[in-house]
Amino acid sequence: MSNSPESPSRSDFIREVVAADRAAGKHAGRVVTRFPPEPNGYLHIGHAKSICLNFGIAAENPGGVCHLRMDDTNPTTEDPEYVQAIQDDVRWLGFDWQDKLFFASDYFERLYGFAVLLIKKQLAYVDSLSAEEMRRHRGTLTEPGTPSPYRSRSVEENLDLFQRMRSGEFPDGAHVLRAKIDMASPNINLRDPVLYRIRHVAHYRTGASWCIYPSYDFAHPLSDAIEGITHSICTLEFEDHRPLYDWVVEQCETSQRPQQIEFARLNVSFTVMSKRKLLDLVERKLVDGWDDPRLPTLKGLRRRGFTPEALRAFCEAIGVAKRDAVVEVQLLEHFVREDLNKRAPRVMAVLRPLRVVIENYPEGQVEQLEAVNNPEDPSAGRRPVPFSRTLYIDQEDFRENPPKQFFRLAPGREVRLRYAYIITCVGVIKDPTTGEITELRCTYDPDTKSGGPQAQRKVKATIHWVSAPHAVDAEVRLYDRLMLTDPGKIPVEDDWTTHLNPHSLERLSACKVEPSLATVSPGTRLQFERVGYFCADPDSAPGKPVFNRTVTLKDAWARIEKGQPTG
RNA sequence: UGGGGGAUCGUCUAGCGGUAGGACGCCGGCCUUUGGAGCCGGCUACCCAGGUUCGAAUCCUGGUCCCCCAGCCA
Repeated sequence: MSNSPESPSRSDFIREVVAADRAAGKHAGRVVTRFPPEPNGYLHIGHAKSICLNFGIAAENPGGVCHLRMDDTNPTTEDPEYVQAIQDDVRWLGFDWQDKLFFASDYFERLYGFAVLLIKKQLAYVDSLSAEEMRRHRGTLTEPGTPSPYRSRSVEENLDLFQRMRSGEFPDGAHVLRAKIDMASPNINLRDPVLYRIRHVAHYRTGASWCIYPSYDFAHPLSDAIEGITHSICTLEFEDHRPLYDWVVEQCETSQRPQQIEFARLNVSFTVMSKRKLLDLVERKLVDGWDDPRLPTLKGLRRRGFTPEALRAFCEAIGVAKRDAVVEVQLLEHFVREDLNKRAPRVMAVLRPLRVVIENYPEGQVEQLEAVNNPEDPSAGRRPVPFSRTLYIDQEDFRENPPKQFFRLAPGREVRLRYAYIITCVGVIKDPTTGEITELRCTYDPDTKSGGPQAQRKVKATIHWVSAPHAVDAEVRLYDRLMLTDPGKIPVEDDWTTHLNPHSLERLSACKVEPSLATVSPGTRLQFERVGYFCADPDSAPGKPVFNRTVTLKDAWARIEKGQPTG
């Protein structure tokens, strides 16, 4: 039995587990998920998959809820700026955690209590080995580890030492608290993992009240348990942490027993997805910030004009499975085009203007022609567009010596101006010194006006244009996303940024757009006829309109992959 | 090499013993007063080898390849 294309929501293995648990009455039939980012960077398209999954599963199950939890257990990398940005992005994507916003750092006291419990149960001990010594004791993939000489400290000594770790008696690295599990375990995560480390660093939320911080392996399962999470969905690399996750929850005797389920993280071809590398780009000022439209961050995608709807449709389409996968970046852009095609009003914009004079059109005359806002959506209405004797067309739409497949304007040829008349090119004016074409002389046929008697006359092409005296100057940025020249993995080298295609931004500032765009509200998505999808920059200063290109030109992909210019 | 996972069109994904389906992509055609829009058609897949079975992507056995793990990151 195959999924019909109309099937409302797909069924993946995680949803099957959740459904089975509900049917079996596990967790009293509740479904509680969580999205647990560490606030050490901005969210990107990869996080969108996890957000859609966790919030999606909660929404699909009656009474289901999804928590937003900041996994802020490492004070050295975290920042309130990121906490805010994460919330903005999740909301922008269209999800609501209601009052379920949590912070792992709020659990520090309880976590400490659990640690004391483990010590009392002789399941945790204070180790005083150096990091280097501890690494040596851990063994290797094939050799078992050897117990630390401090492994057999008494409960009293451990309790005393741990308390003094907390009170700040010891410098960073002097001691750690470790779980006492099995130094010979074939699973290295079980060779007495570190539960607490000393870090004399102020935490952005708890300030100086703590100088010991719980590790992920300790804090995460317990945070899940504290919040009553039923299904703790995470990525594949945590698969062999699961025995440890279960051990912590079991040994701490929590009333809730969450279940960890792993899925494959999202990779997008040619796209930089690691937070570390994105941070690198931002810090080295290779981009203008986390919201640079060339970045795959949610902020960057938003600024390019990607819609939350398109991103959600994409996440739905890629599915959830356990195999390593690299989704083609074209699939992402497909969903953006599909969405924007339905909703983006069409407007005329000339990126590289070429002046055209209609010789037989009366000097000083102006006509208001009627343009359709969106042929895909009649309810979008119509608008007037002024036509006059002097126009701009795009340089691309004229060739002095047209090649075989070129059907647009050329000397002696005719072409339709969208919503206006059929014109014929009768002359080409060049700069005498450079030989550059500076102006075209044309004539128009008054009977061929849109809706006029000869309106049905066939011409080979329709081009876009703007009236020169009415045109608005605009800045148009043709972005391509910051692409790697390698489809998936970046080779390990000194500087990974040498694998970036540097030709990802072109600003065109002589652009002329139709007068209706003199004022557009920030964030407005538009389709420039014959050119592509654009977004009025949400963050640009008022004044000259600034538009960011939303999706990359289809023909550009091949060049991007080769690291060639795409403009 | 120890442990944990994974292998289905070029890409992602469905399949749960009974005709391998969908989407992206690509190719071809049509249409159009924008198209990168729309319509029509086509393309290509079960990692390998055995076995069980009337019948195997699915079950069994043995291989192969890929990913993850030796942070006081998450």
